[in-house]
Amino acid sequence: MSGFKGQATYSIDAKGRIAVPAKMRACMSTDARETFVITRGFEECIYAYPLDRWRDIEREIEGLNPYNRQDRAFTRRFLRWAEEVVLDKKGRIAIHRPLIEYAGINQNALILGSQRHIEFWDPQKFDEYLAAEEADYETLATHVMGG
Amino acid sequence: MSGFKGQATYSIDAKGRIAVPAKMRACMSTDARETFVITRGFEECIYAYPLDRWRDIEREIEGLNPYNRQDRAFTRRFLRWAEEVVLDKKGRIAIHRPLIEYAGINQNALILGSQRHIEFWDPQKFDEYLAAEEADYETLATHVMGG
DNA sequence: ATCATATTTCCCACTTTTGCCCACTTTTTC
DNA sequence: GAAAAAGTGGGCAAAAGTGGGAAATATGAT
Repeated sequence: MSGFKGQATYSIDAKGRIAVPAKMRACMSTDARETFVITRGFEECIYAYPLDRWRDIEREIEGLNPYNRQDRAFTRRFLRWAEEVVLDKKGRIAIHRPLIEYAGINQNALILGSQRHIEFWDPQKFDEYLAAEEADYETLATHVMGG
Repeated sequence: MSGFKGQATYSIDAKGRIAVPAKMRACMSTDARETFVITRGFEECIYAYPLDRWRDIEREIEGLNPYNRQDRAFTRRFLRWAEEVVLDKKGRIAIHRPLIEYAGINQNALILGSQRHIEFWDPQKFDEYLAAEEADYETLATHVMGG
């Protein structure tokens, strides 16, 4: 089974439901195909992990020391936004308001396959992100290569 | 069965009752789903352990050295405030005044799933806690999770 | 001991949210 | 071009969350 890839632009309905593209669902192991864990991603988007992948991440969290202050802080920040969601019969997940608002999504979402997880973006925000990255790249290139 | 995660903001009523979010109740083993042990947590919040998790904690405490001053202090602090509470028919627990006052909660509580236990916070206090943590999330993530 | 006050416990009622199901349109596949 | 699958939207029942009343139990003062 290969990683997630490709993109799609789907609509989010009034109940916060959005379909997981069939081609991405096909990438998941059959026994973990029902459930995702969604959470805040880096750069103002939503990450969705298939349940088996999430278990790997959880195992890393379990390795932390609950009596260590920094470990506690990370655990709290990390788990706070995570939420299990089950696909409905049409292959959709329901995303709660706080996450949708975090990602700034309304009406439509850009869905990206990104190897081990799927990302949901506001299309405009993603464009801006790309533009910003591009600018950074040029600055970097000038600095490093320009002399 | 996976660990606790996610968050919710629920109200505490005049009787000190607060609901345990259904999604968190669903994470518990069916036979331990009735009873929690609540106690003071780190950073001025309330910890709630499902009964089976609490037994693990007890085993850890039994492993401490009663001739070590710090171990004694920890044991006293931990056990002093610990209390068994049973869920009512609507999935709520009643928290006693001293604990509620320790956490500074009134009206609303922020409920966090944190792997092996659930935490109850005063929402404002939690914000202040996050703000007070020196490192930002990305730094923390890199540091704790090893890049 | 008795009464008054305060908790606690066990109900029930109400509102909001969620979960489940069905119907329709569009796209893909053969 | 027909059939199947994918994507979209909405209705309805069940569950979750909130609040409060009355009986039972405890607490404390007279």
